[in-house]
Amino acid sequence: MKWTRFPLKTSLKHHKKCSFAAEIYAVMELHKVLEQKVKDAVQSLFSVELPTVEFQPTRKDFEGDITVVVFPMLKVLKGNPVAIGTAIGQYLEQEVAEVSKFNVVKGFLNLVISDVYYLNFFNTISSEEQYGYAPKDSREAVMVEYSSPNTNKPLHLGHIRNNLLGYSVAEILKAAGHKVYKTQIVNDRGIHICKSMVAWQRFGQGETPDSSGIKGDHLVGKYYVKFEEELRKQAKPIFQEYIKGNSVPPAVGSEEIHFLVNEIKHFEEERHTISQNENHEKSAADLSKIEEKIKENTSKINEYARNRTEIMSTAYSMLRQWEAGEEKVVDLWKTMNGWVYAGFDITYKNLGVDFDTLYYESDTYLLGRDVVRKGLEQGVFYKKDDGSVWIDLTDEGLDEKIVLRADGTAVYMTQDIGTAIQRVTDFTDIQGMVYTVGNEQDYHFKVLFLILKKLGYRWAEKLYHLSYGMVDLPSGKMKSREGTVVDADDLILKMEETAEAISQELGKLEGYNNQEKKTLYRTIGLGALKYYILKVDPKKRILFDPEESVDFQGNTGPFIQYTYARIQSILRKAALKKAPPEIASTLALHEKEKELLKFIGNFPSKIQEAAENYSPALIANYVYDLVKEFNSFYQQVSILGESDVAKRYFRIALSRKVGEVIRDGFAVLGIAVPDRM
RNA sequence: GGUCGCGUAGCUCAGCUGGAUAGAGCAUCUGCCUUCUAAGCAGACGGUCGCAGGUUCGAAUCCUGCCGCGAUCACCA
Repeated sequence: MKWTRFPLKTSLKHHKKCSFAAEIYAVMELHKVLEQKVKDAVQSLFSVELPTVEFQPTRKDFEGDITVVVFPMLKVLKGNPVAIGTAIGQYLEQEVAEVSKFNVVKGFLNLVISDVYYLNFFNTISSEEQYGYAPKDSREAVMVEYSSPNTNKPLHLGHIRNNLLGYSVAEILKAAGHKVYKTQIVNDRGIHICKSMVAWQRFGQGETPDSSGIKGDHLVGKYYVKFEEELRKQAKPIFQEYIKGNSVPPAVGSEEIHFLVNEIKHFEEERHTISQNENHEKSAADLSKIEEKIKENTSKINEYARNRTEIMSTAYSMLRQWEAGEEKVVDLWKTMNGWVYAGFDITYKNLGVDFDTLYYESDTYLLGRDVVRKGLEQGVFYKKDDGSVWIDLTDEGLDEKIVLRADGTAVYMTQDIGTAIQRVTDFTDIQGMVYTVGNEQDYHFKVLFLILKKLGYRWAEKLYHLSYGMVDLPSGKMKSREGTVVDADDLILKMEETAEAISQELGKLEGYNNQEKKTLYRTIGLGALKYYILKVDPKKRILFDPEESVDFQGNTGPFIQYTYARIQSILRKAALKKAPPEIASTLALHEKEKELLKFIGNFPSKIQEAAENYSPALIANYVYDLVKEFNSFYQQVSILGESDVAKRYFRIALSRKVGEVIRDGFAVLGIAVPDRM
């Protein structure tokens, strides 16, 4: 047996080294019971009616389980907070069975709740199968959209965050009682897939996933990169001509190019002047602004150059052929998309996410136009002179937004309007939708939801954009064009390998066969990754450093999984010992046991809270706190070694319940828990 | 420039529908493996909660202004 210390981390580079029924709401119910009692107390002591009572958990440094804040009462009740608190405390201690003691600190009335209350609570929930989850399908149906990838390249770390968030929120909503449909809209048409198709035709020499042994999505991605390489090659000379000020005929937009080039010259002069200037503080800020503008103009010019290349126009003509339904192109499109789907399926399976229904953009991109026409009649939209259709949202503090082009073709917004309506038509019980999409589309969804409301759809009131921040690398944004992406499949593999390395180092898996070990490494590796991503507030951007990266110690997935495994170990051993069939309600609770019961009591309301806030992070942090408390209990209190059978049995049962809450809490995060590790 | 989001310990984050002395993990340092798995436990160190005002019994939390970072302001998706 080794007692080695080593950093439990994974690194891409150095990884080798290293019930809804009232009684379930125990605590909530405690609030309710106490709230009425406190009101009664105030009524009988001061003849005043309290509108509300404010509770909070008692801080660790004071004795007590729940605290009544006296200050707010001062609005309806004049007097000294300490005196009022004391009077209420005395009343509660006398009149309320659950309150066994009290103390008052400043305006805080700390109440000690009797052990009997907690034991009774435990007895009511101990045998429940899925304590904390609301009854299945007891609340309205919701559709959750997530993933929605392009079909021209494999999934990357950004998609992983999207997938984990979307899946988890869907599971949380389910646990909170909603019926949930998980879906994605597969972005299977458009210029991006044509790029891969063109490059494959040109450079692929008939290569397939089978012939090359490359996973389908990666193979298609390879040709997307090839396309970009060729494009860059072709665009370079054109760009250089532009920047020199030469127009390359026939250059559509040559006036703008000319303008941009002149502006750059102007900026460069300005830069020169400023750098001569003495006032350094001010000039630094000015300089960076100028640099930014030069960069902006340069990239605009480059965009013109890219659109002037032969390979780009080939891609566009392919897109037109696809839209015209030309058989050869459509066949190739089907074939290559098929490769990508096969690849995605593997990644989704590895990630542990799934979908109930799929939408394809090739089916939906024409939707929405009829609705726009109807909305035009209703006066929601208006037509401009050129025939394009718009909505005016200036009253709402937003802009005007186009919803239909002059030629009658759909834009992104049109599709989304149409798709939303289509979904409600397909699944008539849907009362709301959640869109898991990055925060760069905040504005789009704000407008979309507003439009749907204006069109008068009732379900439009319950649309939610689950917006999340980017996953950035230390080098900046991930760009597939520049090849600076963290590939999803790679990352999953690296996480498994790290889990494997650590497991082997610790060597606790005697008796496991290779298959069992492999499954375990995946469980742990993915647990680390998923927890790492889900524990942070979705709104915040994540900085992912592939070289530093994901811990396996401390506030991590594996730490929590480890605690679960320990509990299972206890239960396996306990099965061999005789235990009494019932828990004595006269038991004196250990402080740690009481703390654990309080945590367990909060689980159902945590689920609800997480659902209301669409926040897996709340669950992650809750489970972490529970686990910390359990480990402290585990360290301080002997479970199997306890000689008093009643106590021992209770501790085993309590541990089992904690294990179940960990399991069910992690389940809504999409994280599995192992029996051993 | 307009709009939206973010800013808490050296680093990564909780706490934000106002409540007691602002909490964790990582990193650094101390202890604890002949007793239920040390991926653990106990402890030390570490903070002008971006800045300045305001609201009140009380502000990390609410309001206003400013600063910094990011996103967005396409007849792209």
